[in-house]
Amino acid sequence: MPDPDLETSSTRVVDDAGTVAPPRPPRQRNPRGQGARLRDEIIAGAAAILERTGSEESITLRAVAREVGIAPPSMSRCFADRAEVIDAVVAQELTELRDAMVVAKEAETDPAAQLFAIVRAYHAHGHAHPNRYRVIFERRFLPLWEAEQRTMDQTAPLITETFGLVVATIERCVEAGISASLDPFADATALWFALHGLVALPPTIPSFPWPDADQLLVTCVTRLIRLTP
Amino acid sequence: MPDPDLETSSTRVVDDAGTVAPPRPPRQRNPRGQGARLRDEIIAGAAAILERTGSEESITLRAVAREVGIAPPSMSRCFADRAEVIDAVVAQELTELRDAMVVAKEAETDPAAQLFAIVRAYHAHGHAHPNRYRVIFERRFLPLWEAEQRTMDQTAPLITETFGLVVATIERCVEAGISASLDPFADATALWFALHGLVALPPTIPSFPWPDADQLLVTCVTRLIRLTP
DNA sequence: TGTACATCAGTGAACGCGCGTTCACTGATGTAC
DNA sequence: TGTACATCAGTGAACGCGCGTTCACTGATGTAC
Repeated sequence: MPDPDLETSSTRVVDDAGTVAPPRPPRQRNPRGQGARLRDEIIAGAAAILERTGSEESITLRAVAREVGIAPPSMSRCFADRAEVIDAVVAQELTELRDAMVVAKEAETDPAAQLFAIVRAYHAHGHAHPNRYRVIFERRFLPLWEAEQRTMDQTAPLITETFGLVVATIERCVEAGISASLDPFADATALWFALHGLVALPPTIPSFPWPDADQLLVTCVTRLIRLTP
Repeated sequence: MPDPDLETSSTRVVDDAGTVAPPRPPRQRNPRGQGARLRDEIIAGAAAILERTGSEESITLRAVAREVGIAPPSMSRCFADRAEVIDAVVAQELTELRDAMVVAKEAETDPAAQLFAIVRAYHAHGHAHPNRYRVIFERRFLPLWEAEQRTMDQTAPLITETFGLVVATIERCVEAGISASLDPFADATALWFALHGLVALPPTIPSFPWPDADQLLVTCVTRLIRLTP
């Protein structure tokens, strides 16, 4: 019986839709001293699998190795296990989300416009990449093992920093007299909750008659942050 | 080499924490004509696994069979595949959530009290069973295959019915003059989004300094439904 | 009342698969002398 | 300038495991005659 591992990056590969993908050109190895580049290739490959299949569980070490075009054991050079790969994807996605929000804020000067820009950037990012969004904010762990604690240590600062961006903008709105918020931190939390629902629920229940997303977004920001009209 | 399937319900089983569980008494079969009871046992077993492990992917046919105390092939008597088992768990959880909300509403008469009771029941249910909540509202499917369409056909009516409960209560608040909502459906949606975030985000990011949940809940309801103080 | 048979609620062993992981290896590129 | 050696970026084959699924079966319970 032939070993199934005989499949290499240059053989024909059947993708998830059942169609036959063209044989990928055999990947050329990184130059000497640049072995760390493989790490980025692996993260990109894992993110691509996630975007395509929509399920975190399909990010297996072997699947990512196939995606990148390397042999399975080569994964262990950069990542100790599957969880580390997913951690890296989460960190990257979270960084992209934060950057999008920072860029959106800096494009405006008026505090209210900045707040709407940040919120719209969050929604747009999650709406455009629902599967990537989910890997950030829907990872499931009830028993907090070490591995999950490590994930938190890595992502918590990024989340806190990004959230701080929102709180600071709300505080500017209060100072400018256009928000009646008495507790910007709590109100930012409430807004985050509503935004999370706006991003996460519609893709999960596509048959529901969802109202217009941007109108809901404006409603939530205006009411939860108590913006004066 | 001995076949690993030799493990039966009466052998010692190592659980997810690595400790040795006591041998379960061999399950006695259902009486003649009551073979359909197995279906409920399977759903309960799958829900138990979900609650314990926190991950939907650990609901495998073999794992559920072990949990229930039957042989793996016996699963196919009641369910065609893994997805059907999870569908059944979702339907059951959703039914329980709806029932909790209905009971909470009927315990009150004042429309505002009813609204808060419904919302608190939703939050309490999700907070008490975060893993069960997730299997309802965080199932992931981007490519809508037939299997997922079947799931939607089954759950959509339940969701619509439960959501209608909220909308109707908001309409009663408007009629009673205590809500200034101009669009109860859209406002109920916004409230659902905020509630979903309140239930789903804190367990995912436990290290974040979340404000008090009930206070946030009151804030969201009051502002999003435009309750007059 | 006895007995043959049908039905029902499942078993037990085996299969092929993809997975994570091991182990020894390979072949190109730089470096010491 | 030539050559031996070390390092680096990975391979290739094999393993044991849990999974879903198959196939023929078993043994208790009802039913027909």
